[in-house]
Amino acid sequence: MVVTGVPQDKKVAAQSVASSTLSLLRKHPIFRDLDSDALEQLCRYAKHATLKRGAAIFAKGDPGNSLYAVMSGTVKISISSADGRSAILNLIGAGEIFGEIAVLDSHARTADASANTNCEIFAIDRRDFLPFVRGQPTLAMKFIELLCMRLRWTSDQVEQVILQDLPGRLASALVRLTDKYKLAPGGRTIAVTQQEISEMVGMTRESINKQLRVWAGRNWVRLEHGAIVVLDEVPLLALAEAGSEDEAG
Amino acid sequence: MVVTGVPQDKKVAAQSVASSTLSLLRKHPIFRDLDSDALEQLCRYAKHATLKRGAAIFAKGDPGNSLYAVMSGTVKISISSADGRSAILNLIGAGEIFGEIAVLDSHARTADASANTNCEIFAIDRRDFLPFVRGQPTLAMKFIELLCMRLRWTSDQVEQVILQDLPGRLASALVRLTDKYKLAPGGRTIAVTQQEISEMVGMTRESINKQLRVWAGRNWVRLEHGAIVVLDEVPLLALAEAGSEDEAG
DNA sequence: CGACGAGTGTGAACCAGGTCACATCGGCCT
DNA sequence: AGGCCGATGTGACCTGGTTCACACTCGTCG
Repeated sequence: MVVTGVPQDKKVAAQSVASSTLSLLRKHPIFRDLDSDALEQLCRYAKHATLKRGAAIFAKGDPGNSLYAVMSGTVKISISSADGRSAILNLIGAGEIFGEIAVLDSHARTADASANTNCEIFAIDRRDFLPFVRGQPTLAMKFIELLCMRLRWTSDQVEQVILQDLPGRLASALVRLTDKYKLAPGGRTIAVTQQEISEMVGMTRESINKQLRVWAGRNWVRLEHGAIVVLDEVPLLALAEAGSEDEAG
Repeated sequence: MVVTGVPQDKKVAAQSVASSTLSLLRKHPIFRDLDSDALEQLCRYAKHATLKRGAAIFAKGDPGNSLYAVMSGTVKISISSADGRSAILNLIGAGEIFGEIAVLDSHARTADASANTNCEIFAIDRRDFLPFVRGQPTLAMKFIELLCMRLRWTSDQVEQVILQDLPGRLASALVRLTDKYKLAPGGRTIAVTQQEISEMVGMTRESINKQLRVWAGRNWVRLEHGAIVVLDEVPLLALAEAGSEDEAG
């Protein structure tokens, strides 16, 4: 539906944008092995955009015309049903790319994407990108690896959702998020609201809150406003591993 | 764990095996565009095996050393939890390939695979296969498409499981299966037990049975032993589309 | 043929998690 | 300093789906 898309009107110094794009690409695992010429060409394709929290980037069913990379902020990949319930499939942070599936196979988008916080992204058009990939076989192999990673993440989700109960799923989600937001060890703070977590694990905010409070009582986590601090990863890992486990303690 | 693997001891006329492998590969969307030389080389890599129903092919966590293709029968891709519950992620039929993820990214298998019926498969070792792919850029692009397809299938599953209730999920599963087992129109017979379906949608056999009976009463489906015949796809499609829907009828 | 095992059909009791309906808290904006 | 609004905390009730415990019906194999 509404593709807020990438506004073209930014007259910001093209030079600085291009160079920051370049340095982002250089750091990205997918692109960093490309030679400088190729990278610079890619940068010329990149269109830059700044989005306000909540802005739609694309919607499920849209034709997938662009590949995106996040420069700052986070982007939410989600789906929603007719009756308003929605589920978050993934959060994409700075330095990561998203929207690759529809670009690579030229079919419709499989989910919605929107700005989860204010953020800067850039977009590369499929018409520029696909020929570029075809000319760079090692890049194609990198994309194969990326897709495999995504597939692992997604089938992991299926596994969680089908086989685990609330504590197990919540623990898995927390572990996954601490891995992702990997910070200094000892005080891992995950900047996510309980509402968001509930949508990631597919359960209600209320249930999540109750479980989190239990764990807070055991000093496994500390709850802050808009964030969760994992104090003791060990029991959470145990819960996440077990197919579904008791809460005896 | 137990990798029944590909027994080497078959002394069956290598010639006929090789030629049937070749003709299978030629029909497969992934391989059919390769030139004859490449295909023949691939066939030389292929190791042939015959498996009895229930035989394990690989297990979650194993190193993924082979890519497989099914020549006849069906292979079940599933996961199971510590407490015995298990979920079927996919059924792979004749002409399809499986086990590509671990081969392509050289990590552990993400799920178990076993023979769902007696079947014939062949295996290609990663050490033969990966260099081969790297030398065939168009093949790499084909694999990108395959992985995208898998990703679509899998995230579809996540969506179903999180957003839909029993009728919705069951309807989706039936629709997906009729698409897959695509037969002559009008009397689509899906050769799956209710137990299997229940494991695909992540609910109990009992619940599935009750729902199916309701639909049988409305002549949407007919139940047979070890099979379900879809008589009227329309209402099922409607249920599958809706995020989750009432059963008023 | 007869019996055994896999698949199917069904009801009663139970329970994890959802729903609803609030109270509270913190941060920010004016 | 006051007023929102988004986020958190919590209880009472409801319910879809599980669990358990069966009877039944096919096929098929000795």
